[in-house]
Amino acid sequence: MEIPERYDSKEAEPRWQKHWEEHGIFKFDASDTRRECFSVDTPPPTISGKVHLGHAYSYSQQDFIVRFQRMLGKNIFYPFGTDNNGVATERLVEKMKKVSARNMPREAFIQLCSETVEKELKPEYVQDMKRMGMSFDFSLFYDTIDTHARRISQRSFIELYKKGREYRKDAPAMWCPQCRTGISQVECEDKEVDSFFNDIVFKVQHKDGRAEDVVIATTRPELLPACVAVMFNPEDSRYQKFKGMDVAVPLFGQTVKAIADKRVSLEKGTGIVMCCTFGDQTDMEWQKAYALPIKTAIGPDGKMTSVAGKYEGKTVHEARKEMLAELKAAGLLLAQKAIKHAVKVHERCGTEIEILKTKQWFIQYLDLREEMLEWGQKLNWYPPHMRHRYEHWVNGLQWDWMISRQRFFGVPFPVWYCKECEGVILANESDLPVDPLKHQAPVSACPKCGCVSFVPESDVMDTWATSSLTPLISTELVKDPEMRKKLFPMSLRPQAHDIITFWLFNTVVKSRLHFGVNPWKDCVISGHAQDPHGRKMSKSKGNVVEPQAMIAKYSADALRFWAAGSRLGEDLPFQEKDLVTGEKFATKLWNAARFSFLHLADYKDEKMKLELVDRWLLSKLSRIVTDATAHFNSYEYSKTKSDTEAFFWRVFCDNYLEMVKDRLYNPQQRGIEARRSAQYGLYHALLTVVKLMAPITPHITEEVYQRFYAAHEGKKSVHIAAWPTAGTVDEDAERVGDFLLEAVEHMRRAKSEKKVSLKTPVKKMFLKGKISTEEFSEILPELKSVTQAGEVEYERLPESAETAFICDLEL
RNA sequence: GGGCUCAUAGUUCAGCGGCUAGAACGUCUCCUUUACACGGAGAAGGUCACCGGUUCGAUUCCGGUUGGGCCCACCA
Repeated sequence: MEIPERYDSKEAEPRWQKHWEEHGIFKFDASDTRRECFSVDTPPPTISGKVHLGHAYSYSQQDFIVRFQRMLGKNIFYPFGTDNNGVATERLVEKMKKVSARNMPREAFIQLCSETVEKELKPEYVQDMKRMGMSFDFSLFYDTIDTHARRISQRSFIELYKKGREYRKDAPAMWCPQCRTGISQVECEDKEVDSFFNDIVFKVQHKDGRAEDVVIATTRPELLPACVAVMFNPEDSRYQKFKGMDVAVPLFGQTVKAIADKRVSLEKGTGIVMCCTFGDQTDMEWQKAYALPIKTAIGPDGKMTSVAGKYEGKTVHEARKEMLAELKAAGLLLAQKAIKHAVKVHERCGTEIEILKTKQWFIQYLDLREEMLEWGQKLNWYPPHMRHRYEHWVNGLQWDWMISRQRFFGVPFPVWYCKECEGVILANESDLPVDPLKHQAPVSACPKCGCVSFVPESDVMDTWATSSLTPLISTELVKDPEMRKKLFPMSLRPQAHDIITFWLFNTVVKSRLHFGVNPWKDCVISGHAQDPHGRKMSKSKGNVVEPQAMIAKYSADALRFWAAGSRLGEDLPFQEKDLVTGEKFATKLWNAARFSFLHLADYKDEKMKLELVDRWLLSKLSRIVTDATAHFNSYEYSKTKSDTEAFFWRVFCDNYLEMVKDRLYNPQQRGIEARRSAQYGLYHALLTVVKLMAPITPHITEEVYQRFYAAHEGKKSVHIAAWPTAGTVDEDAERVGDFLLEAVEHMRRAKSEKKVSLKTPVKKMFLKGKISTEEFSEILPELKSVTQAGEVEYERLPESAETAFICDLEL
């Protein structure tokens, strides 16, 4: 058998990827309703250019699991989706094409986004995924903005509306005055700014008509016209006397109540604070808790409204400056203290966000907190502690789920409003997907008031409103309803820990609201790839590593081998040197295979009585198979990898191969049966190692499998070969074989200390141990050939002896 | 501020109520040996973060402290 000396991963990996694709190795069989299915709710990545190392890390980990399940013989449903819905794509396209969504026709911008995604971003991204060796069935493909996903997303909206779970109302929401849209938390970032604490005098009005000054510190004096209350901590002895009193706001003169609330810090500022609608999150909570009026001083364009009186039309900064001047002139500005503090800005444009009352759509779920906790408990979490993050999030929920955005490239709400009564008119389900801006409402007159003109909803849904439907979007790619029942609820949700509160939580909520069941049985939470110092990789820090470059320099197998090196859920710092280990593993496997195949050319798979050393090896291997299978079943791929690697390197290569050489090379002395027994051990041990490692390093294992085993085993790929089953554990063989190993190691140490070659013959060897003389005779030929010993003497020690191994050597 | 998590060799990680605490990479010494020098054999390298507790015995279990990381909240 001609086998090249070197394994060239750069040539081999793309070749096998092509082979898998051409032979449909990863294809889901939609017609096979008898086989057990394993359905995976794949995370659809946002395509913002290339695959990131963080993706390579966590996607590799889910691929280990899927490949293992495939080898168990299951019908694997492993679709691939992308999430190009929403502001992330808009931002990228604006940057790439140097356009601004606000300055071009809506339709043209949407078109540009679609085309850029389809023609420029997606092909490269998919190629990256394939190059990593991902075993997706790429024929099961979706995008959260495609027609299929839009239809399902709109259908979900309509169903939840009909269930009474959705409402539209004026509510405070974060708003970017620059981009003029409501935005979500994920779209904000903190920015350190220089500012001032301004000590401003308010007047407390006592019952007897007396007025008392109270000093309130604020960084945002322009919100004085929006002040609706002043707050202090109930524990604060300085202000308790003011409780329930009226307070006059300077410059604008409105009278507000003084309210005690424990959310006020005793230390910050002067300990008494103004509540404005709305300066921050706490203001929203207070407004709601005390049913305070809402006074909107800042408009959607970032300018002061008529509430600000003569300041109307001025910008926030102009108004701030002018009000401070006026306060100072009136002697109401006591002091200004320079501070640095963090403000929330829109990550896209750096504009400070405002909280404005706008009309938004919400999914009502705050009433379901107890149920949410139960749903979380019914999921199988791997690792289990990840459930705490879900629970922590649920316990901290303050608001219903806001799903509308004033953006463009998203799924439209399938809704029109009656011009007269503002009644909601829903699209017909059979017409989905619709765009109300382009399509007519499905009724000719409002069913409530008979009005015949309608206003289309121009908002789009937030991306999470759609991506929380991936179990539906993916399983509905399958047409057969019987098969769909086998796929949903899905077997597995793999994802990283940072989006438990977003994607995982939202998906559970939607599935429960629609179907009353959890969307999956198990969820596997992976960690993050970090930079070499254990910090998060991010473009702004400039510490991002591109997996494509690493694959080109090393191999996909090397990258995957690295990704298999940490415990499930743990973050792993990336150091380039760690990729060398995976490369070395592939080389070692290649060379071990070359040796094995050289001696297996005449191999026949027949049952026979095995020699002790072979039984020793296969018994050790049986233990590895048992453990590896158990670990993989609980998604602990890293343990499978480390156990298998240790067995392969330490036991199989370093020792077993040395022990069988004499029998393989010299059948004339050792006998043909002895050689055949060694062949049996070689064949099965190597094949088992190849299979155990196949999910982790799919390319080198495929190469080895195809070079020899495919012809014997009759499978088109190792990845659809049967996962190994454990053989018998032979404790006697292990005991005797371990004694042999101890003797060999003793000899090696002695030769190394004497700084001589391992080939140097041993003149005499005196051994004492607890194995029987018959047992010793079974390992004597191996002992002699491996150690190059001439004369060997053995003495059996009594069971009561303190040591079980004594060895003297004469070199 | 809250939640979770981690702390073991120079580095990245395993591990375990009791052996001499392991692996890989790195360092040093030796060995061309018929699968592999992209290799092999061997060595050096650890107060298992710190302080208490439980225990015959703790690196391991419990409590606390310190430090790192991620997420969430706050930021008048």
